[in-house]
Amino acid sequence: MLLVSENARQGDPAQEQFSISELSQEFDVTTRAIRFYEDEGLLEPHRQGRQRVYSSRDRVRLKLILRGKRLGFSLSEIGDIIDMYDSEPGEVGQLQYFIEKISVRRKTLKQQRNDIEVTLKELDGIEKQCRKSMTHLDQP
Amino acid sequence: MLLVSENARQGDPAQEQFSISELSQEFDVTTRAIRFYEDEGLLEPHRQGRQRVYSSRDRVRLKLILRGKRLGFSLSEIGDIIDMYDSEPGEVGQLQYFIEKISVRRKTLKQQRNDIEVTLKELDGIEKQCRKSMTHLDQP
DNA sequence: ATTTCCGTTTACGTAAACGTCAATTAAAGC
DNA sequence: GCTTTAATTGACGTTTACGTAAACGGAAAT
Repeated sequence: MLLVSENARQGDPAQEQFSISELSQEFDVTTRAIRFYEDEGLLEPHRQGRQRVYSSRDRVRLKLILRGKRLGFSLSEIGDIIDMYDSEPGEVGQLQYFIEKISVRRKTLKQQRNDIEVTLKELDGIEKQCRKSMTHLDQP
Repeated sequence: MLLVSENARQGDPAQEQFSISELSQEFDVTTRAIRFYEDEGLLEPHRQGRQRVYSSRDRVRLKLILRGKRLGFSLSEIGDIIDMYDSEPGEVGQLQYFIEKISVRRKTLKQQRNDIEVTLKELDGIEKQCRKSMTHLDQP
């Protein structure tokens, strides 16, 4: 009998397996949400009987989903994005279409990045005003 | 009679006035949305009789609302943010609270900015792969 | 005068993204 | 064997952010 840590689902690191609750805890999302992402076609884990078994590829996809959410994209947009990541397109037309999509996505992201820079600077200004007001109130 | 451009609501640039449809067109949002933001307490334009009249301050607030939306914030979050911009807090406690809020907001924004950088780089990689595949398909 | 355009109000509808609850099933521990 | 415990499925509920339609009010153009 070999000594393995915690469970026997390791070995080839590319073949790690995860339960829904493990992923739920690691990424701090509810299992309900994870199943919902599956309903929406964003994940399709294997099954051992009825139980879902997630591969490390599934885990990466979940990571991408959550990052997309933090950036304010809808699940269907996220679906499009993820499909860009790991699909193996055969035709040139597909690739052209891909590149256009990438360009659109890039524009949105740059807009967001700009919005963030502006907002961060404004926050600096507001904070300075706050601190100024506070010292005034401290020493009247 | 003076020559004024378009309408007589100009002069002191800080006292410009706007109709709901002007703002709707300028920022490409529906009037319904603008009224909704008012229902949610994010805007409170003056009235001439029953009609809404927006000041340049209202216009700025609308701008902030839309920027917040692009960054994926909910309207209530946006409300909090905007209130930070133009409220005149009196007490030190308020200011402390403010600064904490600013710090939280800053963290979120920096997380988003990081997400964006990562995503942009990944897009670069995907696009390169695409272009590579295309040339391969071009010259078999 | 009446059509035409805004604008307003009220109300109902809806899509997205889950939350919540109930009923099962399966696996694990004692 | 029995009881927790974890996971599944299904159904319904909820919140957010508006869309859409109806019905009315005033002002302007013809």
